[in-house]
Amino acid sequence: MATGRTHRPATRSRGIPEATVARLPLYLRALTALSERSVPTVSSEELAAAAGVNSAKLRKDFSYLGSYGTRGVGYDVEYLVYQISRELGLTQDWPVVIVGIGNLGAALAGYGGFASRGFRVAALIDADPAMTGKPVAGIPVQHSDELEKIIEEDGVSIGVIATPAGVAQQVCDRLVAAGVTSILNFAPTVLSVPDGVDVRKVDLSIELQILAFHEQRKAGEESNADTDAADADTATAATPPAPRGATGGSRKGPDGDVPAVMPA
Amino acid sequence: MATGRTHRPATRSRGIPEATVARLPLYLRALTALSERSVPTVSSEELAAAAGVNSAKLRKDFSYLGSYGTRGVGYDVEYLVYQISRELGLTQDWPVVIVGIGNLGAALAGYGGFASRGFRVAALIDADPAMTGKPVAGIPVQHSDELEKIIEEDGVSIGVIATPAGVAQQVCDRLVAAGVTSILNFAPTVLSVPDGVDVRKVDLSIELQILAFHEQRKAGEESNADTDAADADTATAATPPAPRGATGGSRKGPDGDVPAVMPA
DNA sequence: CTTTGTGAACAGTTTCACAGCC
DNA sequence: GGCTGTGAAACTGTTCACAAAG
Repeated sequence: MATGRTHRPATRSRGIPEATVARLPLYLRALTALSERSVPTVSSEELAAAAGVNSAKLRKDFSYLGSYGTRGVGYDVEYLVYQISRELGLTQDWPVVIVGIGNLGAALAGYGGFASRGFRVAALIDADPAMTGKPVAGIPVQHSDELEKIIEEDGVSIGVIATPAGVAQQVCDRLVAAGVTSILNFAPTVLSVPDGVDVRKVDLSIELQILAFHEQRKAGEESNADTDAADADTATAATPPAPRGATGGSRKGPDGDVPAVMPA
Repeated sequence: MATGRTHRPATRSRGIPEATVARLPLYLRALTALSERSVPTVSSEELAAAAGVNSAKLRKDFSYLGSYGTRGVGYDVEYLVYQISRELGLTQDWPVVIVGIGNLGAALAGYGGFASRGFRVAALIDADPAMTGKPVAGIPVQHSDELEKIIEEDGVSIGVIATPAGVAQQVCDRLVAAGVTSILNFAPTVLSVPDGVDVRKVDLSIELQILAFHEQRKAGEESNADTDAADADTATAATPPAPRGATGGSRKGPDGDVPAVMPA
């Protein structure tokens, strides 16, 4: 296999790096704020500061879209807003369905940022018959029996899953079968989807766990300025001192106290 | 301050790559499920499938933690659960405050995954006096005047911001001043914080915009393998600054006036 | 002068493929 | 035989630094 990959001409025609795509919405937000204040132009430095990135990165990102700046001057705010909106596909309105109208689903339905930028809540769907017809954020909840019909009639291609984890996969399957090709998943589960369907996930507890990791590290550091106790307990690769809980049978942690990571 | 945040690379001591840290919670979740089903061991292949990653990546990730597997056999589930929990700092309970008890804050307060994995809601805080004392998810809301006191007394180091964007930065400043060093931000704003404070953000509209980008691309591809359809140009080097996109109507502009043209 | 746009160096991440151990 | 652990290769993303443009 010489250069394995290369079935797809992905590199050729339209290669905007994923990392750049993920930052475009950030730039767009900063630009929109400037636009509202009628600021006509910005430099990469200013805009970068507003978006929380560094200016070299921003310029590089913009260079993938084309040459939209003016040397010695900066970027035209309105023009950039338009270009980025177009690149992100926000010049059209995307109908979105939200499935699972619990606390979270209701919060999402009422979220302003939704309607404000290219998205429209086409329907709220819940499996509980008691919810049917009840208005949430001004939109009446529909029963999940209607799911396929709604998606087809409205041409919905983006679905938001805010159900309990246990039913997320089946909801996902139904959405995909009905024609949805992009899913935003709030349920704490790994969804499996066919090729060609995009899934992004938002998981509160994962985010908190990542923060806890860094938090713990800070706590450990502060007591030990910078000596940093190299081998406190983490065996660097190649060293086999992994305590390895009592050889064969025991699957307990090495230090007495056994974890018991709670079952829900 | 603008340039304040000096990117914090891996804290130069115990080098677990950030990308690996971000996946540990995923592995932990899959392992916890196996543990509940009393599965004693898993191979990297099985666990990877359950976590939605490939097995080489998983093995590489685990290799940063130490040598916790057994060749020819796999990984001991309980032992790994313990090791990862410890690595993430979940063997202790982290008190968390949620600021901004609107729709979203209430949803977060009631989110089960919170309490279930190493985190404890220490307080719900809102600036609206009408909310004070009202129980949300069984916890009485406290007024934001109490913020500093609560953080100090409970030793809270993680804060969740679920306020409107307009007040997020000041809430953030108060949290940090009171001792919080990790923040999970749900407000659609870039927060600036001093060095040593971690911020993670969750932004619904950014996620949707990223999906829209890919969705648009799919739509363009299906009719035209060549892409580039109505698209102006993606000229690489020198592109004549004659943008003038502005096809009809298009979308809303913050204020009517839309696709500006570059100034001469 | 000021500021963009970008090659080239660097850094981080993923994948490959196989040696080493069970 | 089966499976982990890991160097090395391939890839993706970031930063540097400067020539080119206004």
